[in-house]
Amino acid sequence: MSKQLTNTQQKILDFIIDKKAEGKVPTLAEIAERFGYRNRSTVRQHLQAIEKKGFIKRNPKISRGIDLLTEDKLFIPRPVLGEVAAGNPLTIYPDAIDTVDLPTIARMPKDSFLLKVKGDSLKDAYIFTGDVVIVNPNPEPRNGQIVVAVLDDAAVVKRFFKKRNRIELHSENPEYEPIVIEKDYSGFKIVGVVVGVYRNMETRVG
Amino acid sequence: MSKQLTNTQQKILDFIIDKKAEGKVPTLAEIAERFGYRNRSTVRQHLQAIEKKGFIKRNPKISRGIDLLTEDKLFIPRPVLGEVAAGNPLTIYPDAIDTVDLPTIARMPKDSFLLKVKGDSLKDAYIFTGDVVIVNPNPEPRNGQIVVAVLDDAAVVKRFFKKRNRIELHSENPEYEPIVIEKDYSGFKIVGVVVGVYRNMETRVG
DNA sequence: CAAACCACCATACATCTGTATGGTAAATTA
DNA sequence: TAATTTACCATACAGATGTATGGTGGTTTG
Repeated sequence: MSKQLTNTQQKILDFIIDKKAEGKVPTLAEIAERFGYRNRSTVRQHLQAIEKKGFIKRNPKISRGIDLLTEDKLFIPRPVLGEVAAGNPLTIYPDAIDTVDLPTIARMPKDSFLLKVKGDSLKDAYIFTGDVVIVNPNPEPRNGQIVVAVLDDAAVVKRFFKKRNRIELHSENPEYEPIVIEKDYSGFKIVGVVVGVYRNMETRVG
Repeated sequence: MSKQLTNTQQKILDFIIDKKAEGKVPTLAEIAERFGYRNRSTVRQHLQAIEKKGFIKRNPKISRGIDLLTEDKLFIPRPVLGEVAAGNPLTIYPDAIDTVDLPTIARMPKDSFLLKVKGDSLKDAYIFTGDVVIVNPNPEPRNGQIVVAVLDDAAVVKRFFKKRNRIELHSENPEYEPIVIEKDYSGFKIVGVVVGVYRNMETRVG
């Protein structure tokens, strides 16, 4: 059985996981710099310990050759910037304290952010309470994309269509009439494009 | 405006994207080896062209310092191994031809695979047609996890509970009675644990 | 046709990267 | 108390890595 990591080892592993989440793998030197070590050997010895305990797998002789093995770390906490509940104002957490466990698989697209869905008002788009929408800030959404927008201080999550002189926001549910925004209406602002919806099944224990 | 990539440049970029999706970044040498070049300079010149056209950003002097910029490539195709439609047999595609566009953000956890959901028979778990479930093969699911299992050749996606002498599969919908499997029943096999559900909002154009 | 681009090659080189080895000091454990 | 583990240091080195420079041959394009 793999033993427990020491405090220092855990911090180093967390750093590697964070880097991996950015699509990067740190070198020994980069890890050493991060923790103020003057020497790569120190890092190397820590990595050897971490590997011995079964949390990573290193490719010898290959630079940045660190693979994560740890099943326990399948999830990394990601900051959630706020909440959307269609109709209500868009809540942005002042300090982004709340986090959601995204799979380690989930490397956020650059500059995109997460919003937690509250309430079932988006259920006609098959989005439910507790779901996390991945939002890519984009000043120019393409037609047909689902966007998060603010309309007169109320948050909406709708499908975006740009017509000649106006913008239309369609609901997934055809029974609802589209919202029509005339061009240059100042109370309207696109927050971003909903890239996807992720629902974590492991932590939602029934 | 960034120009079009040439055929060769596109292939190299695709290779980098694939590697990034594995949580790795290739070196010039690795790219050269992949394409049969005898020289890293060839790769370097291609990368310079790709960077000039605005698809990547390179960190000079830093090994494996390639960042993807391309918004068009926010998604990478991932093989889908099969389909789940609760009640029906688990369909595994013989050649895994079908693919789903996962966000570039999505680095699959090791050994996990994707199953496409077909039919609305899982809607009591808020999973719908077109959704992709991320399955982590795991011989020992923990209580309360949602699992994909095969029971008498039919696929089920249920919440898993292990009792003393039996296994219970609960539906999200409390109206449905749990399925009870006595220990050592041979017609039952766990396929894996559902780690999460991802729904791509961009490609599903209404 | 000349100029530009494309797709490759070879050689040379400074720096980065991981490794090897040996040492110090403190805390923990047997 | 002795042995082990943890956490750091320094120096040295081979090979990996990105870069610089210059060359060949083919294809587009003005």
